[in-house]
Amino acid sequence: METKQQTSPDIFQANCLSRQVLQLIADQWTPLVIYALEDGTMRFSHLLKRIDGISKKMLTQTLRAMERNGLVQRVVYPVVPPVVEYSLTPLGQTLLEPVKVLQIWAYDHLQEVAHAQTTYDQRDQRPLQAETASLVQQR
Amino acid sequence: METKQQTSPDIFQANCLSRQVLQLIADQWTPLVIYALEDGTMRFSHLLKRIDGISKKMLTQTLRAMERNGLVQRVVYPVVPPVVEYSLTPLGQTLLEPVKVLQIWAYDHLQEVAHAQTTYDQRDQRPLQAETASLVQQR
DNA sequence: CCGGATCCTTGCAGATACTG
DNA sequence: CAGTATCTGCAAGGATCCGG
Repeated sequence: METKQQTSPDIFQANCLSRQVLQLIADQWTPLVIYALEDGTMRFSHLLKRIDGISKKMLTQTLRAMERNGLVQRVVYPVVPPVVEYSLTPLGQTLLEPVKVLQIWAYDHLQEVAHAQTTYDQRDQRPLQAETASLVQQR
Repeated sequence: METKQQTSPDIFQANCLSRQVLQLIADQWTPLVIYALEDGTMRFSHLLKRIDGISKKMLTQTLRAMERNGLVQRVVYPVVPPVVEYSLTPLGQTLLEPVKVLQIWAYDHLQEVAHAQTTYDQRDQRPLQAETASLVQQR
C-alpha cells in the first residue's frame, strides 16, 4: 500500500497521471494553438483567422481547457468592444519544443505517409497472409 | 506548376499536408500504441490488455489507421484460433522519439498541470479582470 | 477461442442566433 | 468583439454477434 494508485508509473494504466496529462494535449487543435501563440500574445479573433478550419466554439473550448491546464493565460480588457488576449504561460512555453518535434516529424515524413496510404488503398482487400504461418502452429 | 497548393508551407492552413499528417497521430490512442510496440511485436489481445481502457473496436480502428499510414505492420497467421501480430515499421519507429518527448513532458509537468487545474477550479467563476485595462482604452 | 465486423447509443462538433 | 445557448447531424465508442 506504499505506492499509491494515483500515480501509476505505467503509462498504460488508465489511472496513470502522465497519460491523462498526455491526453490533454493530444487533440486536434491544442498543438496548433500552442504553435500559433509562439510569437506572443494574440486576440481571439486573430487566432480564429490564423488557425484555418477551427470553429469559434472549438477555439473557445480548446483555449478554456488550455487555460485550465495552465498552458495559456487569458486576459480580458473590459472595454467595448471587448478585447481578450491569449498568451502562453511559462508552462505552455515548455510545450513548444515537444510540439515542434512532432510538427517537424510530420513535415519530414509527408512523402512516406502519403505513399503508404496510396499503397494501402491500392492493395485494399488483399489479405497479405503470412507465409511463415506454419511456424506459429506450435503455439 | 511545380509548387502546387497541396503542400502549403503554412501549417495553419487546413490544406497543409504536414498538418494533416500531424492530426493522424494527435489522437487518444496512437501515441500509446506506438509506445506499446516499442519493444517489438505484439498480438492484438496483448495490446488490448496492455493498453488499459481501450476498447476492442478502438484498438482495431487505431491499428488500421496506423497500418494505412505506414506506421505499423500487420501480419495475420491463418491458424485457429487466429493470431494477428503487430509491429512498428521503420517509419513508425521514427515516431518513437517524438512520442517519447511528449510523454516525458507529461511526466515532468504533472504537478504543474494538476496545480493549475486546482487553481482554475477554485477561482471558478471569478472573472479576473485586467487592472491594466485602462491602457487599452486607446485602442 | 481470437480478431473484428455490425448495430446502436451517446457525446462531440458545426451552424445559427443572441448577449454583454 | 468575444463569447454563450440551442439545435442538429455525425461519428466515436461500447455491447454484441460472427467467421474461421
